[in-house]
Amino acid sequence: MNLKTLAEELGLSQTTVSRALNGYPEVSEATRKRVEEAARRHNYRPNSRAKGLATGRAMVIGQVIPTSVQHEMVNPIFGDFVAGASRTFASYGYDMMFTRVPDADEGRVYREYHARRAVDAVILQGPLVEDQRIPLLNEIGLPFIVHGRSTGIEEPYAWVDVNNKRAFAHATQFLLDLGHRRIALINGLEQMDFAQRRRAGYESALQAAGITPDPALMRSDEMTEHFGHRETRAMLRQDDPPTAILVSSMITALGVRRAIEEAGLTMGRDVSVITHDDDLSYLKNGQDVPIFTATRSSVRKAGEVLAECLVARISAPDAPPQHRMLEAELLVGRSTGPAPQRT
Amino acid sequence: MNLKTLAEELGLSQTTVSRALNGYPEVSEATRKRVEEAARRHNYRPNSRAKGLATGRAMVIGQVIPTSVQHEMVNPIFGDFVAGASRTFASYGYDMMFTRVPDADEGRVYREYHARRAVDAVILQGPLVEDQRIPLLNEIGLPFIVHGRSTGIEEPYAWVDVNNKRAFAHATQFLLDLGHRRIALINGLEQMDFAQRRRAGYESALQAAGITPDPALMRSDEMTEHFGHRETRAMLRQDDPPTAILVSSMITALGVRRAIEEAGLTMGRDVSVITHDDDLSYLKNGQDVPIFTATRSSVRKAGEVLAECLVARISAPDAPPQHRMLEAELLVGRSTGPAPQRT
DNA sequence: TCAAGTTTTCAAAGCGCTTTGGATGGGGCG
DNA sequence: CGCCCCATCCAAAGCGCTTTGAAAACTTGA
Repeated sequence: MNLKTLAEELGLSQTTVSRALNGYPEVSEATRKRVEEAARRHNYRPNSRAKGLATGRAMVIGQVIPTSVQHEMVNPIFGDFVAGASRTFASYGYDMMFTRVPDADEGRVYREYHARRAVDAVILQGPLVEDQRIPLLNEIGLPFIVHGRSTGIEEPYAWVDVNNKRAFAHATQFLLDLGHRRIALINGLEQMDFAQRRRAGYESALQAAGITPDPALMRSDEMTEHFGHRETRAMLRQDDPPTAILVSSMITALGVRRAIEEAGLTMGRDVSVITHDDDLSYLKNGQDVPIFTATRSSVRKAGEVLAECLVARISAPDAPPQHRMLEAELLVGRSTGPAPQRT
Repeated sequence: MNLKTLAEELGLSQTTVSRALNGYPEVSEATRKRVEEAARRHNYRPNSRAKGLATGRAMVIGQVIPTSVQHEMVNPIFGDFVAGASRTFASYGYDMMFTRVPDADEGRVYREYHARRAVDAVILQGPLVEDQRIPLLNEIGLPFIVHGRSTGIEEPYAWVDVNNKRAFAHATQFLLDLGHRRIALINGLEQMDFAQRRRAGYESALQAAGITPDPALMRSDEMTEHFGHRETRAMLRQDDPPTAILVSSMITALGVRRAIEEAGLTMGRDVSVITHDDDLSYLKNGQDVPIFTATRSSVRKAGEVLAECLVARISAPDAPPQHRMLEAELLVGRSTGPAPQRT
């Protein structure tokens, strides 16, 4: 069923039927009702591509699947983020489209997206420090929004980000208040912008308390369970081991906990742990009482907010790029406690 | 830059340029070279929607984001699966499109996909027992392939699945060989087809060994870390606790391990654990030696295979639906050992 | 009753591509 | 030399929609 046959069946012109369906005023209420009824009866939906061709809008948002720089690791937040964004986009009639390519080809994909007019805008995930994709997208002229920010990029761009610095400063302060002085940081890869900001928050809180950050207590790598386990084990064997650990992801925190327990210690008593928690649907931080004390910020929510911003950006491309800062809440669970007394 | 201007610039007709670019034979090699060179110089790419409209093919694969029935949980395998599938699809020129809707609306989405001609085919994730989406898609006439299978659906459909039954029978047999007799199963939701098959494998191996499956040792729910922890703790407190546990997901297995260690027991010595491992990129089962003994089957690989099958299906829609069975390998790690002697 | 104004409807162009059904020109062959 | 054939290339139709500019139908007021 297409417009033409629908119009013929109704004894109307395509023009009128199209207008009736798209809510234009120059069609009487009576015929609009009649048209809508017929459209429903035949389960008519305008052909996406024909509509897109005629309107010049794809009604599609593009996204390159975020894989980590080193091991092609798919970012575990991907699913939940998309779930959040997709709902909002759907409510505006947008579909989401994905492509996965080796990192080096990402620019090519954007150029192609634009040349093919395949998407109206794109979402940029996992920004690095001085991420060159941002100037590239600005140059291409493809509307976009960044999930995160990029330190060192001066030109304007739209973004939605969690206040990572404040969250980690807050978490560090919380540990300091509990009397901890040896606080470790198990962070994501240093080139990731969020990792920089979290470290900045951590260091600034330490320094404000008169503590010089100790490089021996700071680790960064791909945020796997194994990484958390490996580094925690190593640090607990040091001469002056940490009494508290700040972790950048729940998955890594699971490894941290494992190493703590393997060492015969108790999390929350011998070693305190605070993790960042993206509130992933399949990795809930406990049911009632949270297991981990955490800086929590729902990545699904971030997806919703970001989608909202991007839709606004598409409809007003010449307005200055907007941004939204999301605050993480500090959720006190059972993984933190007063610093143990030195023996 | 579009076909028309490109053709004008070359002093050729649109026909010739189009044919040159699409590899048709009725154009001389000389002009083809000239056209290709010009296209490259102008970074010309045919407009997706115009091309789709003209050819009648969308070159897009649709997928409804799999969320669990109960808590809107996004399936953690989603990211890796898509990463695998996307690569293959991209090599054939297909894009992937996603929509997330409440479960009840999934049928509506498929009808709409088809009516709008938005996609050429869809991927069905997380099939249930007697999954009604299969007859629905067959009725609509939208080509599709199932990631998994659906017991009780007699009509033909294409699928790619892991041999879950054999994998779990194998794992159970391995535990039996180690002398275990009290073997528990911590499984996914019963309505999921894969959960049924895994249980069937588990039960058949037990029965072959003359053991009657004990309902007190079988649990099923959403596969979260919390679930693994909760049920393991409960079972270990039973009168006749299991000496081995079969788990349906790595994430759940992390919870199982936590409960074992909390109980003051050692995994692999006091309680053996075998988990199914989808080989998720962010949840590696150890680096060198696997932590968990596991039935491993890469879901990313499954995505690649499935994409290949779906592309074949699209190009030969009238051929009988094909399927591919993937075998999981049993990977022996440190989480299994001989059954402890009864005291 | 008729001109002017207002609604309502329509024909046709256009979006950018593919593809059908020629047209054109050069080469081979008798 | 004339004919046919093949290799090239092209004009135009068509994919299904939106939208412009105009026509038809209906109201209104004098």
